[in-house]
Amino acid sequence: MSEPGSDTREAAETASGGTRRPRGSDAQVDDRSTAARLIETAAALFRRKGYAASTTRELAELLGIQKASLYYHMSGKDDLLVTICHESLRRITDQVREVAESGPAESRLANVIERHVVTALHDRDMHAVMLIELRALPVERRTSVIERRDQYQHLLHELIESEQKAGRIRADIETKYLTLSLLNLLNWTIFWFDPEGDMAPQELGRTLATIFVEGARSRP
Amino acid sequence: MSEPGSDTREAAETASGGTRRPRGSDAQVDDRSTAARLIETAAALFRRKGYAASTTRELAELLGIQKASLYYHMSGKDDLLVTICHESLRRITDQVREVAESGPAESRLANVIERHVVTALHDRDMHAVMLIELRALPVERRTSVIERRDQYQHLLHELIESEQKAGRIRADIETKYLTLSLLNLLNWTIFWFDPEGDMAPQELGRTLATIFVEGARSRP
DNA sequence: GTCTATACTTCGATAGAC
DNA sequence: GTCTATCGAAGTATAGAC
Repeated sequence: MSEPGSDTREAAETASGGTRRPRGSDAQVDDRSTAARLIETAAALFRRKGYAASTTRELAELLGIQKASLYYHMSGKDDLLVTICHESLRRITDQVREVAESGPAESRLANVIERHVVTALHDRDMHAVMLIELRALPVERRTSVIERRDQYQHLLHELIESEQKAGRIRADIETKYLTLSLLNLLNWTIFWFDPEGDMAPQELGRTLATIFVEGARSRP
Repeated sequence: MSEPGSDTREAAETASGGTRRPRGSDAQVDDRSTAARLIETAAALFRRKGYAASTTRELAELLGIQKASLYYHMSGKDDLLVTICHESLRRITDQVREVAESGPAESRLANVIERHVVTALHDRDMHAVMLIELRALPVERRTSVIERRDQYQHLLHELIESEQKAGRIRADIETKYLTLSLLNLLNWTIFWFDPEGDMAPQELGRTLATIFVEGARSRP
């Protein structure tokens, strides 16, 4: 399995001109260029404080530059948010589509759920901001993000529908509500998942897949 | 079943002194006193725009008063948020505990899920704000809310654990993760539920209970 | 219980030098 | 690509009259 999003990170590094600031002994510091760190830093800040409560001042400080310098890399604060949303949706769509179209049909749904969880948690900050901060966007800029989000959800809807037709998923609940239930099960995870905790993303993905497909009831 | 929260609304009305402003033909307007409308109006605003992006100006406008007049009813903006969080948790805890302690043990979990959904959607704005805007609270004021939230979640944890011991819920997944999965299934609902839609809260509650307990798999 | 007026702070963004 | 300096707008909250 290719690591989700690693391509983009490298692309940003290359595109930025690769300005590196050697720092001697301080090995902990992220020495990638400002352009390369901007989106990730903004996503982490937005997730922690919320978009509206995050200030360009704090973002600049986290990046180690003056706030005026931010505007060389972005056109405005909401530009960052749009970029985060689109990038997050691009990544998860790519990743999930990959497994949705391969392997034995019987295991596709479980594989999709697992891949979704792994990808969403790999891009945790970006993904959370995309899910929660959409309302902070001016309406004009919101629609393009909503379109891509609906497009992704449509992918899940289609998969569940085909599973219903194949008789593997119950047909007594509308596809729409099965899809929404699955999204419930997946999306709230970003609020509590702890990377330092005792369950790895992949294992959590399998657990959620089990609960969605088989339920919580004990069986002989 | 008693209607969740209706008691509080009446209490607020009474406590405010019951100032009523007759308005002639305009029957659509909420003519309860400012004090009675404040929390609900604030919750609706906070949910739509987010706490940080909501201004006292807009809140005052929605209430039909000047922004300075708000401070007769509250000590500050974050005072409103604390009140909303506590009230929302008080209501759902009361409602859910009621069904968690009555009726046949076999149907308690499903009843709890249904009651949770009905209550959370009845108090939709307050409940959503409580779930999402906690991070907007100054840390000192956050802890008391977190305590009550954890207390509520503990109630669900205990119920699931007892169901596991009774052999009705699978024991091969830790109680902790079964509880978190259930909270996933419940909490994200506030992001998409449409009161004008084709599924009533109670029916949705039963559907989510079915998916959690039985899963999505079709069975003979 | 609501008003007008305003104090004080912080925000996003720009101008222009280096 | 980053800096210093600053602008204008918008925020929360308070003072004091009615």
